Amino acid sequence: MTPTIDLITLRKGCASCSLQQLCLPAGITLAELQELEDIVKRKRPVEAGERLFRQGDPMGSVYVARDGTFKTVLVNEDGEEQVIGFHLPGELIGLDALGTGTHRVEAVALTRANVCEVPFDELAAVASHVQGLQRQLMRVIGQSVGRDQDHREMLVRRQANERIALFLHGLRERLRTIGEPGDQMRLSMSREDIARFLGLALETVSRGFTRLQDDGVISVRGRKVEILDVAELDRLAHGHDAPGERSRARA
Amino acid sequence: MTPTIDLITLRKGCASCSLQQLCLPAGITLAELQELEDIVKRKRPVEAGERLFRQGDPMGSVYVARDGTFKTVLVNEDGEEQVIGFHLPGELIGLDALGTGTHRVEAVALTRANVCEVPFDELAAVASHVQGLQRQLMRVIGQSVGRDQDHREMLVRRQANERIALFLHGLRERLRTIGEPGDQMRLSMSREDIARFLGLALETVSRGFTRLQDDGVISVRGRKVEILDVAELDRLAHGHDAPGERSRARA
DNA sequence: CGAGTTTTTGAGCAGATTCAAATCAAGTGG
DNA sequence: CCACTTGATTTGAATCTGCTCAAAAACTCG
Repeated sequence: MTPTIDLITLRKGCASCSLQQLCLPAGITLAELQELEDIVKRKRPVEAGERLFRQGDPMGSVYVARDGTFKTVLVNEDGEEQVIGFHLPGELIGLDALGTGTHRVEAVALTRANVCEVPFDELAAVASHVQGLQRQLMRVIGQSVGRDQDHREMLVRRQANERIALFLHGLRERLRTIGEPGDQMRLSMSREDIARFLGLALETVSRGFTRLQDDGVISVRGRKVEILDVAELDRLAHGHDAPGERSRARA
Repeated sequence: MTPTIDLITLRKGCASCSLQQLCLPAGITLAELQELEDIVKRKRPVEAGERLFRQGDPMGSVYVARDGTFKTVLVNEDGEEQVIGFHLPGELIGLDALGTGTHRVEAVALTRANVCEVPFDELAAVASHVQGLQRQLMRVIGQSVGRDQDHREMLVRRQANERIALFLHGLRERLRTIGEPGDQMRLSMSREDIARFLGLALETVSRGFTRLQDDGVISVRGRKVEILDVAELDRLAHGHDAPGERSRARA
């Protein structure tokens, strides 16, 4: 539509961000973009292990990673941590405080990452008179709710193998959405994180990966995972058990 | 603050609704309330089993039950239904379509119920120029996200008994929030619904109830449940197993 | 009251957890 | 460059929780 945006704003703003199509600015006009642009802060890179916010912090901003991934975790009274979600570049972080005004979870960087920070008050203010942004904000919130539901769907699956397949499948989808090759990836989260995300024991996750590899669906070496048979992964993810058919054993 | 509202608007509008404090209108002025009032529709009672919307329906409205309860379910490709949530009076229904513009779930009445319907476009329009409503809308959405997370927290608990205790505990809280006596209730959902909500087998739920009764925590008779020992229920819900200490068997 | 549904109870089995140990990957310092 | 440390991942064996199938008991409502 406006092919010269990149030339107009050379500085590394929203307009030049590769995530533009996914992120807040999607679907708003150039003039509106400028307004958003003015309230977005960019901070120095966050190191792995650093937190964007902690449980109980008052809601200040929402964040979007330009690169790098995060996990959000909920530490319960016993000190165990439950992993609520993983956040790839372009996926909003920090919406968890919307309800109470206080963060229910904390956001931890899994890798070094660059993030954009958007003070929520200002965002809401701009959104209230920029139609497109308001709608887009709703949409992004909705997507986040959608991911929550996907997560739940994972947890409700009885079989550990199903959950694991679903996890990998979902990750692949999301990687592809942000333009990464979804079939070869280096996981940024540990087996333990995955386990705590899926509600399984760490060892069960490990066994599940091994099983998938034995069945020829994926190839694993530590955190490097390659998806060899997407169709099969998809099937497994939806609860169709894998009987011998893949190991060429007739019965 | 404005003690005469009820007298001013005698008709059964938002102002006279007992749910006012929980519902959309919370925290907006009388004048603003009027604007909201104008777009709220009230329909004839919905019978048990009827649906407010189905999966795939375009997002039209959000709903709030004035009385009666609903469940939202997600029917997957295999025809199994997963229960996503239960909705008590005052709790918003229909937000699931925010992300895609299409309902991901369907909302089924568990009992006869009276609902208020609010066309979403109009709501958004009003919200965009009524500060208080905009904020309240965000808050309500946030609460809904919060409940989602609570649900997840339930599913991630390994022990069936924990999940069941957490379910009862949460229900009690919510009943009390809407001014019901939370300690004696008549469940509006079947054991099967609960099972599909908790990701357990129906029989496991039944056994769990029985177990809680044997331990003196609750009393169950079909769908009538009485909570006898809140503190203990609370403990159980948070993963503290109940060793013999309650059955007076010393060891 | 009786038919149908819902809930409870029982027995056996399969899958996931736990505990424990082995292996592997990556650094560190000599 | 190698021996050694540390942390992560995989593998093994035993146990136990929750599922399945099946049947009995209780509740609901014409």
